[in-house]
This record gives sequence, structure tokens and C-alpha cells, in this order.
Amino acid sequence: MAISCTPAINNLPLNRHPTPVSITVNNERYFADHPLLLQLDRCSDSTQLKQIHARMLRIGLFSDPYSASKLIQVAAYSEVSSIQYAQKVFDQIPRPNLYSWNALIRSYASSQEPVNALLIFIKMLHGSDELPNKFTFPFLIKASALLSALSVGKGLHGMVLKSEFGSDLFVLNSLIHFYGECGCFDMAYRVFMSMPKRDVVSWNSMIVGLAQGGYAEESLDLFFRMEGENVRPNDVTMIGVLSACAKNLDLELGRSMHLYIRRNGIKESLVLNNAILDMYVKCGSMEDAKRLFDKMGVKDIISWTTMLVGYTKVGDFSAARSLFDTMPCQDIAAWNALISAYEQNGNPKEALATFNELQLRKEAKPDAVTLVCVLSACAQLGAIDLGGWIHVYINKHGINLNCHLTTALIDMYSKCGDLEKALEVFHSVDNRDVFVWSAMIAGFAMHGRGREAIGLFLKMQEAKVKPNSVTFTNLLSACSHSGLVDSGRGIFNQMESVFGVVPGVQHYACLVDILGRAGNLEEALDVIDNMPISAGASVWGALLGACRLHGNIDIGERACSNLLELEPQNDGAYVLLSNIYAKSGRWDKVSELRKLMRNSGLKKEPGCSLIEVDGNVHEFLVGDNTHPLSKNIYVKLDEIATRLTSVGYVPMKSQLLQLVEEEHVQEQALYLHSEKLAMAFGLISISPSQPIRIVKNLRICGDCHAAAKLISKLYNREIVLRDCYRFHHFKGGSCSCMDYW
DNA sequence: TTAGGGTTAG
Repeated sequence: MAISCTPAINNLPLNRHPTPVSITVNNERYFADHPLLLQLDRCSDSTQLKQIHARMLRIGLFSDPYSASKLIQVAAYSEVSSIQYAQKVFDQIPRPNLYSWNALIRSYASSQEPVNALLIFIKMLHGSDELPNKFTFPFLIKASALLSALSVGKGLHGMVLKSEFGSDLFVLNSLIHFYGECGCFDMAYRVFMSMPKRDVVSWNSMIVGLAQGGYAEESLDLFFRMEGENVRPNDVTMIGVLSACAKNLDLELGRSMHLYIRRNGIKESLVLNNAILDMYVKCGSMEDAKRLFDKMGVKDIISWTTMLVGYTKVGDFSAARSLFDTMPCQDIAAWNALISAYEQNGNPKEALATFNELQLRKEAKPDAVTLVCVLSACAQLGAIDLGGWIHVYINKHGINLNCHLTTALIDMYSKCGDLEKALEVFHSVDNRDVFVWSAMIAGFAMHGRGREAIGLFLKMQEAKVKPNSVTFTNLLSACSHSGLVDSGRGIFNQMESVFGVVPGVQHYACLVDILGRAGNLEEALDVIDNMPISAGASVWGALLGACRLHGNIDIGERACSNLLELEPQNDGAYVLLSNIYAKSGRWDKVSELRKLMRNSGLKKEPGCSLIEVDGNVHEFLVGDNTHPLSKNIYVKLDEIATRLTSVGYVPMKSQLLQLVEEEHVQEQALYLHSEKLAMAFGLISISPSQPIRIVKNLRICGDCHAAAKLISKLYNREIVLRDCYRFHHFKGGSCSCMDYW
């Protein structure tokens, strides 16, 4: 390499500045300390940047590759400018050298669309004489990591090995990070071990990668090994270690790491303090978190949001909300944290109210995360109007349908009863991960379309997407809802042997459900007796449900007693057994159970039905008369009762929880069920062309199911009812569940 | 040139 120093270009109008010096490397001149370049470093707005750019063009400095590349970098990185401007600058360079190509690739690698870094690289290979150097590879590998483009990264790895940079520290560190991001920890570790020399970044890339990829133990092991090899950890190392402690919910180790940071003089930074804060929050210690938060000299919005999440995690929503209100500013992630906390903790209405507030205040713009949370809230409430509005919003604002959003949309449409729309979303996307496939399978399952669920599972295999534990829960539940006993058995048996997914309690519960519903109660009991893991409440619950369906008192009693042993507060268990007794006229046993329930301080969870009309969700409880239109609703109920009786309908009294002597009181009690109130309200307030969509918190009672079938015929209306178990589409006098529920 | 903190789905 030849380096020489020469006086700068003399004819430039630079009299007011000290004489710049150009450096020549390999016959190319660089003006590293030209005053305009120094100005470029200090440049703070786009107008200034454009002025400097213009002057560089005027005085000819732009033709210097170093100077032009510097301009590209500033254009791309400064807050006021954009990658588009950097690209324009690049396009003006007549024959860009490797330095300029690298500057542009680097800019794209850190941009919103890192794929462009790879495209520019291809352009460089085909349209110039330049070959990548040790600087090019880390940028390209970083772009591949951001894109999780495993095959691209592997290809680059191959190129690296064939090049002279096969043992370059920076290149290899990038590869460790890349493989970690793609979840290929064996490859990451292979690169790590093959390195002739490792620095703290090599260790950090492994430690952080493992912690983020869910391998907390391995990450911590590596940290202790690093210490053993006398490599001094830095703040980034500790951020990885804290994240591993948080994943393991290991408060003790987290606390000792906090102490380690103080004792070993690790550079204190805002990011590190936030990571400690996050560890305390995730491990559930708000005392530790608050102590640190109050002591922190510098806080940013991430510190505040972490505290907000902490309060929601311990269930203190009023503290969370008041913290939110006192934050110096609220960005979209802070809003999302609040909305998501409401939605995840059984308060979807508050989630929607907060979303509404966000829109009114216009301080932050909803992003994909917001919409995912709101869609989940809509799904819980069965609020299809708002859910559909969100879908339109996504399209209107050109928001990219990532897998999270696709899944949330499919789930919302499925749970709101519009399976066709869910399918439309499913087919409209190219990118389908295991979440998307599983959500669609769940959609078919809850609508009783078991064969289509299995068909989709086969297509999922063709698409080479590996099913996981949830995929199988959904598939088995599809078999259960459609009475596909042999398919269910077959799928269960293949789970581990063919797909390597070990059956968990949920899968056993589904199998017991499949067998039990089909009447094979003995076989179901046999499955439970031979389970390699202990049968959880869901397994006994499934058996008890099947006993109710088939009126089997003996097995039902056994299931109920096992269930209550595991969950003494399970009111549903009492209700199911009580239904079994009532069905066989054992009213003595019914009142005995009733007494037992009262003595243990248990109350049946009140039935509650939701119905959305014109974007507003209305809620009905049993015997509710609080609705503004209550009077009209009861008039309609009377009319329904008369019309039902006229076609020979007889109320099913076995659905009552206790023996009520007077006939008319029995009938009245059944008419007060929340789903009947919602149906009456739907009939008077929803246009006949629209289906009446209802969401019920418990399983629909047999009497309401029979009544709904008749109502759909008598009033020529489609009723779509979701209970806590599945969907019922009532039309023309019959139900889509074919009475198999 | 490489590594790092808060919010999202089945």
C-alpha cells in the first residue's frame, strides 16, 4: 500500500480555512480533513446538508471518492435526512469506488429495508469491477440477519470462506450474530469456536443471541466461561446476561448481577439501567424496580414504559394508568403496552376505550402492534364491525401484513363468526408461519369444519412449515368438534413419532374429549389411566363433559371428584355433574350438590352474552333488565315464547341447576338466560339481512340451543353464536354443530 | 465495520 501526502487542490476557494491536506492511498486521493467535510460532521439539518452537497459539487470535492462517501453516510445517518437522499448522492458519483459502495450498503443495512443492501451488492458485483472487502461483508451479513435470510447468509458465509477474510474478527462476529438471529445456534457456536481470536463482541454476540433465542441457561453458562477465560465483560454483555435472568425468572441471580455490575465497574448507561429495570419487572419485583427507577438520574421513555408494564404485571392497573398519565411523553409503544395489558388481562372493553383515546388525542400513530392488540380485543368481544374497520384501516394505510397481523386478523374473523373472511385473509398472504397456519386450523376447528382443518394441515406440511404443540391442540380440537374419532386417534399417535412433538396435558385432554364425546368413555378412561404425565384438570373436565353428554353417572362422579381435587373452586364441575343428575331425574343429588357448592362458598359463574350492534358491544347477564331497551326486549321474549310453544316446543328443565317446583317458574328461569335476551335484542335491532352474532362466556345451554334452532326457522334469521367452546351457526331450524357439542 | 433496553399473534 502506497501512502503519500500532497498539498491540497490549490485553486479551490478555501482562503478562510487552514490548508487542507489530501492523503493518497493506492493512487487515490482523500481529503480527510477538508473544512467542508468537518462541516459535514457537524451538519444538523437537511438544508445545511444540501448546501454542503452543492458546494462540494461546485468546488469539485464531490469527485473525491472519500468525500462523496462521507456525504452518503451523513445523508443516511443524520436524523434530518434520508436513505433516498443518500441514494441520490450515490447516483451522482460517476464511477463509485468500493468505499462508496460500502457506504451505501452500510446505509441500507441499517435502514427500514435492509434487503436493498443485498440488492446494491448484487449491482456492485455485476455493474462494477469492485469486489467485496472485509468491510462489505459485515454490512451484508447484518442485512441478512435483519431479514432472517438464512440461505443468503449461508451463501455469504461461503463467499467469506473462499475469500481472504475467512478469519477476520469483524466478519466472524457478524456471522455469529447472524446465525443467532436465525436461531441456528449450533452454527453460531461452530463459528465462535473456530475463531483464531475472540474479542468481547464475539462473546457478547453468542451470549445475547442465546438469551434472546430462549436458551437462557446456555447463555449464562457462556458468561461464566467468559469470566473463566479472563475476558472482561462490558455493558452489552451484562444486558444479555440480565435478559437471560429475566427469561429464567431468576430474581436472585438477577440481583447478584446487578451487584456484579456495581462492583466490577461496568460502565453505567441508560440502556444498561433499563435492562436491569426490565429484569426486575419480569421477575415480578416492583420494589427493586421502583428503587432503581427512583434513583436513575437519566430516564427515557423506555424506562417509563418498563415501569408501566411492571405495574400491569402485578395487576395494579390504576398505578399503571397514573404512571402513563405522568410520563413526560407517550409514544406508540407506551400506548401499546397499556392497550395490550388491558386486552391480555380480560378487559378487552378497556383496551378498545384506550385505543379510542389514542385516536382522539392523535399524539401517536397506531402501528402494527397496536392493531394486533385491538384485533385481539375485538376477537374476545366478538366485535366484528370494529374488527372489520381495523382491516380496512390496515389496507388504507398500506400497513404491511406481517405474520402477527395476519394471525390476529384470521383469529378475529374466526372468533367473530366470519370464517370465509378469515380464509380470504389466509389466502391473500404469501408469508405464513406456524402461527398463521395454526390460527386458520383453529378457525376451522371452532366452526366444526374438521375435515378442512385436516386438509389444511396436509397443505402446511407441503409448505414445509413445522407444526408445533399448538398446531396439534387445534387439530385435535377440530377432530373433537366434528366427531372425527379415527383421525383424532391417528393424529395423536403420530404427534411424537412423526413430528417430534411430545403430547402435553392439553393434547391428552383433546383425545379424551374426542373419545368421550363419541361415547367411548371406557377407552377415554383407559387413556387417562395410562398417561405418562399426571392428568390435569382439563383432562378430567373433558371426561366429565362427555359423561354429561352420555348421562353416565358413575364415571361422571369419578371425573368430578378428581377435577375438584385439583381445582376445588371449579364451579363448572358442579354444574356439569348437576346436569347429569338432573337428566336422570336425580333431583335429590342436584340439591345436595347445590348445598355443597353453597357451603364451599362457590357460586356458578353468571352467564353473560355479548352482542355488537352498530359498532357498540351490548352485554346481557341472566335476567338482566338494565338495558335501555329492556322493556322492548321482554315484550319480544314473550312473543318468542308464544311462537315457540305454538310449534310444539317444550322447555328442557334438565338444564336448570336446581329443582323449582312450579312449572311456570321453571320455564321463566330458562327464558331469562343471557343468550335468549341477546337473541331477542338482536331480533329487534339488527337488520334482517344481517346475521345475529352473539358471544357467550359459558357453554350454551341445551334449552337455548333448541330454542335458537327454532327461532332461526320461525323468524327466518341466521344466528351465529360463539360459546366458550365452539361456534353454532343456526339457520333454517338446524345448527352447524349437528347437535354434536 | 461487528454485539445492547420497553409494546404484538395461535
